[in-house]
Amino acid sequence: MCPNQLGSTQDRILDAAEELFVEMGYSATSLRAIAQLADVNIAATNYHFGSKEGLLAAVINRHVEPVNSERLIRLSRLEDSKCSLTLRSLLEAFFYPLADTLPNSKLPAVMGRMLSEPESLTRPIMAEQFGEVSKRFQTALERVVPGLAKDELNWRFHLMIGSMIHLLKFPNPVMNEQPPVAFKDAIEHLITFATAGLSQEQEFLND
Amino acid sequence: MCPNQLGSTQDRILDAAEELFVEMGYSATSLRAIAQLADVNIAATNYHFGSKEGLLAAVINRHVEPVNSERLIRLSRLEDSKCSLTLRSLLEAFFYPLADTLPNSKLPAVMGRMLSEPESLTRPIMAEQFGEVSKRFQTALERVVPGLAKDELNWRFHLMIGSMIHLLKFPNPVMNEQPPVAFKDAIEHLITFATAGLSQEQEFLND
DNA sequence: CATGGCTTAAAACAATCGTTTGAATTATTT
DNA sequence: AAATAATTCAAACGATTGTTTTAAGCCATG
Repeated sequence: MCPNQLGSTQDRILDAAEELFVEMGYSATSLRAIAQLADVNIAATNYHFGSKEGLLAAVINRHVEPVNSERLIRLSRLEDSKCSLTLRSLLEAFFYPLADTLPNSKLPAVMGRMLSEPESLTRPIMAEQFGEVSKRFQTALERVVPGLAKDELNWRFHLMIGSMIHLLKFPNPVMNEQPPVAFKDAIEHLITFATAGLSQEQEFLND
Repeated sequence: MCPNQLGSTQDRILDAAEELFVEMGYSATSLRAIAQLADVNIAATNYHFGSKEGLLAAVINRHVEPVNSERLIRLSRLEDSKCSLTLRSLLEAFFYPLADTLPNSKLPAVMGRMLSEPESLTRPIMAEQFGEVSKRFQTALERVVPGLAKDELNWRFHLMIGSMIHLLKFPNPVMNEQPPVAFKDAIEHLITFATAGLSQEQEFLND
């Protein structure tokens, strides 16, 4: 509604950009709309971020970097611990950092939208951010679900990521529910759901 | 590569549109690029579909309508059958219609991209198409998973839809895998994964 | 052949796009 | 205070956007 006047110019641009990106998508959002919402000059975006794509990368990285750092920290902590690694603790290390932000954080919506943009747009940015994380967690997963063929594990991990992305975009299972659920609750359900899906015995597949 | 010259003007436009929508997204695709790929005049799109949004709706409905019709047919068949309804058979009625198309169908990619577009764009189109399907399947689900609280069921259904959308966009669990997996195989894994997640006892949630 | 309705054609519409320029302003350093 | 760097500004750049217009082509039925 009223323009955001707090914070530095760069932060105001980032805040406005992520708000409009979430609502309309990257391509449908104009730099002029961002500049107007942020109450900055139209040239400020290119000055501070080089291009619209540079702004997109900044919007993504501002949220992804701390989350993925925290993921790696928690994974290392788990691996160094004397307790044996469990599937649930591994999934917690992967998912809790998504919820460990301010309660009204825009992180879920931003990441959900960014992970829904066409690959051609976000591929280079995401590849750099998620390379180490997905590699280390996938090998840890193999250790914790030993009875599973490797490509079967790949399938289930793939499906779990789908649930995660969907939850980022829609934290409420019932649309437009009021009040909106806390994102931590959503993550709890995701972990429960994924634990069941991932740990299922391979031969025992029919109901 | 070379422009599509087969079929009517409308079909050529639809084919070109869905190809570009999948690759670049709706907003980043121009009507001129569509017209060029379809080898039709720039004015043909507005003549046949009224507007770019009308074209979007046509692209969506061409795939969604037959899938959702088939879903309802299969559900009715299940409900009329003497055999007792099982979770797996219900999920099969829901998911198999996605895979029951030509093996090289663009349906998964198109639906995956459309379900990833910003809601503000597709909401009115999708709401009309999915209203009856989601209602009838959700009530059927309640009968088949009787031990589950209703909002717990909503959560798990929600997470399953996320896995489905992700699979539509990326049928291969490992990116760029060659040859690409048959979409039927992907659906099998989805059903297995979702059956485990949905049928899990409510109290027994820790690993 | 002529008529009328559907379809295609080229061209232009106003609007908006991302980006750049160069001067004005502010902040920082010497 | 003077000089240098960093930032903001209004204005414009050329290109592209979805859409409309108007005329030409097509192809059936009279």
